[in-house]
Amino acid sequence: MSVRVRFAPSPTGFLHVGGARTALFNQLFARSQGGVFVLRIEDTDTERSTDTSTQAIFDALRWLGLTWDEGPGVGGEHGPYFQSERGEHYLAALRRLEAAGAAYPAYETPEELEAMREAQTQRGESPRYDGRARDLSGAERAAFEAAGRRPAWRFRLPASGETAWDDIVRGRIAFQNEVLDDFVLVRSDGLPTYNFACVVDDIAMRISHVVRGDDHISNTPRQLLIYSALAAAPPRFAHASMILGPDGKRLSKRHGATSVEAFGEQGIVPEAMVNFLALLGWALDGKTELFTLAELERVFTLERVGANPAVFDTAKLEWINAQHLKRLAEPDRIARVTAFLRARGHDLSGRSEAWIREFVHALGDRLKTLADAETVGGFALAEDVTYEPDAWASLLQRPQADDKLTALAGAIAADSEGSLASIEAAIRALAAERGIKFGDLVAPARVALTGRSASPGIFEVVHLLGREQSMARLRAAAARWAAEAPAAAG
RNA sequence: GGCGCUAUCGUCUAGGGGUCAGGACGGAUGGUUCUCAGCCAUCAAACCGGGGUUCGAAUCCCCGUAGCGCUACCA
Repeated sequence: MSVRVRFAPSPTGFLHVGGARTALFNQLFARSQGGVFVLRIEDTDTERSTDTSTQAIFDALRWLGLTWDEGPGVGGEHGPYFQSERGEHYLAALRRLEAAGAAYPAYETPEELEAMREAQTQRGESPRYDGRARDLSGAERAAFEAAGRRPAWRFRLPASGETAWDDIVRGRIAFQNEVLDDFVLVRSDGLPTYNFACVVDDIAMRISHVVRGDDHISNTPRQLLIYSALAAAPPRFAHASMILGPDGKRLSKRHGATSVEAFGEQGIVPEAMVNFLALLGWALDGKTELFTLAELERVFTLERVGANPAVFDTAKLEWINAQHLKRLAEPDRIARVTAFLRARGHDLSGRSEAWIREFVHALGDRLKTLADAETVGGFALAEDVTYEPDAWASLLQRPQADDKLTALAGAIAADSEGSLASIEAAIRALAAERGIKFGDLVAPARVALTGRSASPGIFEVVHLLGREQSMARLRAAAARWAAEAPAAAG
């Protein structure tokens, strides 16, 4: 049997990390099995579905590097891939169910249903549809129709028995049919509900495995019952666990960024996001941590997907991000950093290619995220230095800092070559000549030049800034030190 | 309330009737370097609780507890 899986988001918002992981697992499973990955948009909720969301989901999927074999934009034999365009399939399936006696029209209004549930709750019963419309006579139906009521179509649930399946990640799961009720298949406005549309489409699209979050476990028996009523063979199911926030609650906006695109804006690269997501609920051997998408597509198996919920750990994401950043080839790394900085509003147009290359090189392994390029490299991106209060305070503590800074400015002025090597030579020579420790000369210079007490190597800093800019910053800091230091000392 | 899922270091996890319960992130300490980052080394840190089965249970079974999910004419 050929493997066909699908990711079926509803376009009611941005692609959430949980959805992204579900999409990823589907693609990984499909590719590892030489199967087909289908994308289907479940937009049967016309109230909440928007084109903006649909577009955002496509964008997020593409950003992650995920590619579907069938679906919007690429077509396929089993389209259309928007549920809103598949109305006739649902109606046809409903007719079959009706003919088989497995579906019946129910005319209750939302208010009546609400009243029914309330009464049940009062009596201490669990709220569920009581089947009052199960056996309406033709006359009763006609009366409702005459009164202008449109029916919702409900599924006639088997009175007893159990519905079970062998879940790939959890083993056997069984539900007693009696805990279920006659759920709605098609709403009174003619649109199918999720459980119904999902099954009809999964059958039509020849889906062999349903890989999704465990919040769908309790939908599964209903869906299985529909498969059976439609005389269709059900797919295998694999329910991955939820992704939780650091507080153990289901991950939501309250936890900060949860849309995939927000992570991109924070400087996470898609390779890292994919890697991290894969590790949330799946492990190859408990040892290997770093994977590319291509590697994952080779080694992924559903059997190794874990059943326990996983907490989304930003620190680990950033570590993985740093690892991927380190592994990027230099031109790629440069492209990512510059693209990020431009998106953040930095104008790099006046910079030479060589300067940019050196800038990125100087950033080195200091980037956990691309956003760090802005903080670590900020000194070179703006015309003026901004002193961090703590850094400036520490500079004020240093004896004769103005003297050292002025001397350094002089040494840099005298270095006509201005290369990385000559800068190093000049600074080392000055330290030796003054009899001061190299570090004691560099520390104040670092603050004066970058405004911070941590920065890339000092020679790179000077070189990146250029002679004029370096001298200006050194002298300005010296002057300010001279003006403020005595007061600080007193 | 009902139903369901889950339970190994703070976090992601490996393992699974007899192990020093392994790795990674994060944390701490030391080394290297002009700072930071990186790199290297070292350390602390876990089998939810109670019963049972067994020579032996973290592992199998039962019960409990906790967390989460579902309980819509949302998906």
